[in-house]
Amino acid sequence: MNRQATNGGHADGTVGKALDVMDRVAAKGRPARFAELLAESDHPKATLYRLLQTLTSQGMLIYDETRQTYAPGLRLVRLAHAAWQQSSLAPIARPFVDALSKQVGETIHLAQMDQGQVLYVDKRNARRPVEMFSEAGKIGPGYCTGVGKAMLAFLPPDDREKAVNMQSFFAHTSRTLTTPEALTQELAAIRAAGISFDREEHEQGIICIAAPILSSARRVMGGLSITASTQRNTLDGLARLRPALTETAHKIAGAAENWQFPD
Amino acid sequence: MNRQATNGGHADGTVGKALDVMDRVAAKGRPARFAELLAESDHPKATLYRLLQTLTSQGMLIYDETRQTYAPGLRLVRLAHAAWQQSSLAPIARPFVDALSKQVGETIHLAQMDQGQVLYVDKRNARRPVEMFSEAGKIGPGYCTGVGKAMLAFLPPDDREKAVNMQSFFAHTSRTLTTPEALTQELAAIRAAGISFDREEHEQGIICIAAPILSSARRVMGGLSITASTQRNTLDGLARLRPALTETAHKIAGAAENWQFPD
DNA sequence: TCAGAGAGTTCCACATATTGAAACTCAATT
DNA sequence: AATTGAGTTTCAATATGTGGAACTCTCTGA
Repeated sequence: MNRQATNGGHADGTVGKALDVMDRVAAKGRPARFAELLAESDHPKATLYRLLQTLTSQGMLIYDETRQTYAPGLRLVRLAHAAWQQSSLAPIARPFVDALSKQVGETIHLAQMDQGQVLYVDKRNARRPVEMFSEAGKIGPGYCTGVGKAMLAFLPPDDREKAVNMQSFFAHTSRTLTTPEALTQELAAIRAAGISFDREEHEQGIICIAAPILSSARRVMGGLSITASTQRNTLDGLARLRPALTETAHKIAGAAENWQFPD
Repeated sequence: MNRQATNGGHADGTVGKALDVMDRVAAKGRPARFAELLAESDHPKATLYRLLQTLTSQGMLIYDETRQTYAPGLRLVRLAHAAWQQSSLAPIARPFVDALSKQVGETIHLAQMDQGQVLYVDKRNARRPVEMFSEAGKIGPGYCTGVGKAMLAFLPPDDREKAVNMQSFFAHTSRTLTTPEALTQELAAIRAAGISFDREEHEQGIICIAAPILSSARRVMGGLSITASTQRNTLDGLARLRPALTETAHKIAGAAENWQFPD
């Protein structure tokens, strides 16, 4: 057997299998029955059964006896709190994101790359107060969002190619880029421009301008975007926010690089 | 070997051990070195090493090569999003919590029990906008918080006793209850009153009134609290909010029981 | 009322993944 | 050059996990 180095694919060891199952349950988006999971899984009945039992006994899953369904457990929420605090840009970026939010008055997203997808780690909404986990922790596609493209564009060539091929292209709107070639070309343009736009590629009527957050060594640390609806703003209007956006991105990068956990 | 039935203690199987390690890393609250973890762990060097490798390759941990430290990984944030949405009361309770927040204008906490501790799943802050994960996902002690005591009080006797003995009593303030006996007595009083108070037991100057969220079968689903500082309010003042608090708790319970995931 | 189907659970001989003492590498000290 | 300590690798022993098959329920329909 081989042992995956950087993950991306799946399953090394029992732990890997168990976590695969976790992912599957989480991905369902609602409590799942044993049979459902069995159908999608390539594990034999008994194996899957035992994995579910183990995960449940560990609090990683919650089993609803009356409905006979499995759902992700609260232990995850606990663990994620630590992850968000320690490993995401959000805590460090907060003051800068706050400031940007106040300044531009539009919706702000702070995101990081996770397995070729966009993982939103923080958000400021123009109107309603922050929407907790329902936004932080949410994932989005890499190929048709502003932050996604901004981050992909500045990945090292190999990683970028790998990530591009990991995308599962779907035409959310008529403007969505739906081929690796189109995306690759767009990414080159973004690299040249230093900034990316979402021209209603993900959702009709939603546009955004996004910038990568790059370390001094030009490593992609995350992405930052300003989103608006076509009713309230235009691409040109967003383009005018570019200085504020990139400046904030730089500040975040600087803060993140200098950050050391207090001894 | 035995196989733990309901968790609470630890480690069944390899998966259990791996998750133990996860917990340890998360608990450190900052990136941890191998040696640190080794010192605290009762696994031999090589074993711990492999577990860390597996977890890292799975994205459950992030390894910082230059500093040689492990931290919880972003994969957790993703999984937790699903957990929070599906298994916590927060999404269902949101409208009610919003309404209560608007009505009373003080800080609101929505919490659930997790391994004898209080896990905050949502929060509304009177002044500043919500503080994201830094609050949702945070854990607190069960024996000296309003929500903690409210939930403990209404647990079935056996579970309650177990939970009481799971508390690691520490005198945060001069008013903290520091013995199982004192707590048990307080819980009886709370059960009689139907409501609990935190009389600066956890933090000097912070008081709160809390109610359990009970299913129609009287199972504890969670807890809801209104918090204030002694500068802004008094216990009597909070006591006047009791109707609003309990009514909201009832509404949440009702909504949660009727909730079905759409087919 | 009873056969049949489907979901969930248990069993156990077998195979593999996990174990951990010990040996090793690679700095940083002394 | 010798020493120490952190981190990494090896490998035989074996504890753990595997999965086909058999079993138990609980429905469903004749």
